[in-house]
Amino acid sequence: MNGKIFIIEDEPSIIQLVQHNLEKNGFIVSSSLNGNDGLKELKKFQPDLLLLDWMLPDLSGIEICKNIRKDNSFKNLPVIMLTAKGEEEDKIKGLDSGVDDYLTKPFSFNELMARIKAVLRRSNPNTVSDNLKFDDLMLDRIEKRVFRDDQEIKLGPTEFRLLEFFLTNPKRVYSRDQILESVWPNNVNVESRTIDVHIRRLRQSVNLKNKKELIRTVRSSGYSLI
Amino acid sequence: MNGKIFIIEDEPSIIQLVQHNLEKNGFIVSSSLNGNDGLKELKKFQPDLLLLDWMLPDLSGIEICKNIRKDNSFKNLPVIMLTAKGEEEDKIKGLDSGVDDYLTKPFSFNELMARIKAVLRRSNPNTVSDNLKFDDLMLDRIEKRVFRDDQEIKLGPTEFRLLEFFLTNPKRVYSRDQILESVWPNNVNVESRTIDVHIRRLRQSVNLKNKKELIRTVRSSGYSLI
DNA sequence: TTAATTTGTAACAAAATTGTAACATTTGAA
DNA sequence: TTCAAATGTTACAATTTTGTTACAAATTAA
Repeated sequence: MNGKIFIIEDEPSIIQLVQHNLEKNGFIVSSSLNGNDGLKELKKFQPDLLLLDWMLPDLSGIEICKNIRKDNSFKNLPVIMLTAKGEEEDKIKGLDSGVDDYLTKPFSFNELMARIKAVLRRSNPNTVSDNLKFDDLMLDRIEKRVFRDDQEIKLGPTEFRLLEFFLTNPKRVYSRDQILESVWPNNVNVESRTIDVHIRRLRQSVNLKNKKELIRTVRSSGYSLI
Repeated sequence: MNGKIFIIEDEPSIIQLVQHNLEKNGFIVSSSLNGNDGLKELKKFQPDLLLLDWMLPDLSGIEICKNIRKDNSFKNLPVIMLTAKGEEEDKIKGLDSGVDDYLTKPFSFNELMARIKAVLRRSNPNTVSDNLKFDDLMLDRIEKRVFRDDQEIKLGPTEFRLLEFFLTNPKRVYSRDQILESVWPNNVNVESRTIDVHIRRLRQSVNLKNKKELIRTVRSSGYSLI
């Protein structure tokens, strides 16, 4: 069993217990003690599954869940909700907000483990498109779409391939020759300056207002994401 | 998915939730809040499947189940029993009374749906037509019909196969080659441009007025639903 | 059989993409 | 600071890709 699991839960003892046991089972685990932190951390951590407490000090689990579903890159993130006993009638709301499964506290770790496995198995490999992500950028290779923070960015074919190429190794600086070899079809001959123009086009599309520059020019070396 | 489902369950919130979601998935649903009413309604409704609560105000789920099995017309009616947590050890008794599957509350709707499909498929493979849905579009593979928001759309054979193919993985972008391989009979040789023409024909049929475009062109890559 | 429908292709129209040149601006070394 | 090299920017024509239509051949229904 492998995969990354994120926990949002305000009870430290539960976090400790669950995290420890999950890690013993080969998962990579991270966690937050409240909703707002959780939502931020989530993006950095890019988990394969989320364990979400129902009652949190700031946001409710429901609110978090709805929030998550709005985010394109987490549209398919499986969520298991942890509810305390007696909150059961609220379940209706929970199901509509897109929770995949429930677990009522107190629960045994085996029980949790079984649910996690089931949910991960269920999260259909077909629907999980392999996305490339970097910062607030997301490129969906299956659907051929690019988003920056949920806002779709329309790219031409070459711009798309160019961005896709950079995203396979973000931060790495590529020379114009390397870019040509990888992004252009073999045995085409284009001026290396052509890349500059395409970089400009990509920049124009990707650099939405209020967003920081994503493509760095490294003088005399090439370009990279940053 | 179609079929008639009857629910006997004394908790109105659960009925509401389940009924609403099942109907959204194309089932016809009726319900009763107690065992005696349920048994009567059942005969009128003639369901294809019964969701049965374990603990009811008058009769227990077990008793109802045994009762049903005596009736010749319901001898093979599939039953899924809903049990509350903690009644688990009683399951053994349940199995003897002819229940087809169990679900422990609380359960997610996805879980319920999966069980329903499984049980229906097992008991009556013919009545379970597996429909493909996307947005307001519905394609019935059994009856070979297509609807958009209840309005039937007449398609030619190739258009039908084409749409069917797209619906197995909506949003995913397929190249013309992939489309050719999957939609056309093997070893036929048709120009790849032929697809464009069929796409146009499909678009013309599927894009009713006041409806948004359903087929996306991804330049230099192919087509997808959107 | 005849009539209707479906299908593939060619031909042209429309739209989007691409490469390059030409000029502007920035950068960093001397 | 000065200047040459590197990069940014723009406009545009050529090319590629897709949309659309018409039509004849093939298939199916009546």
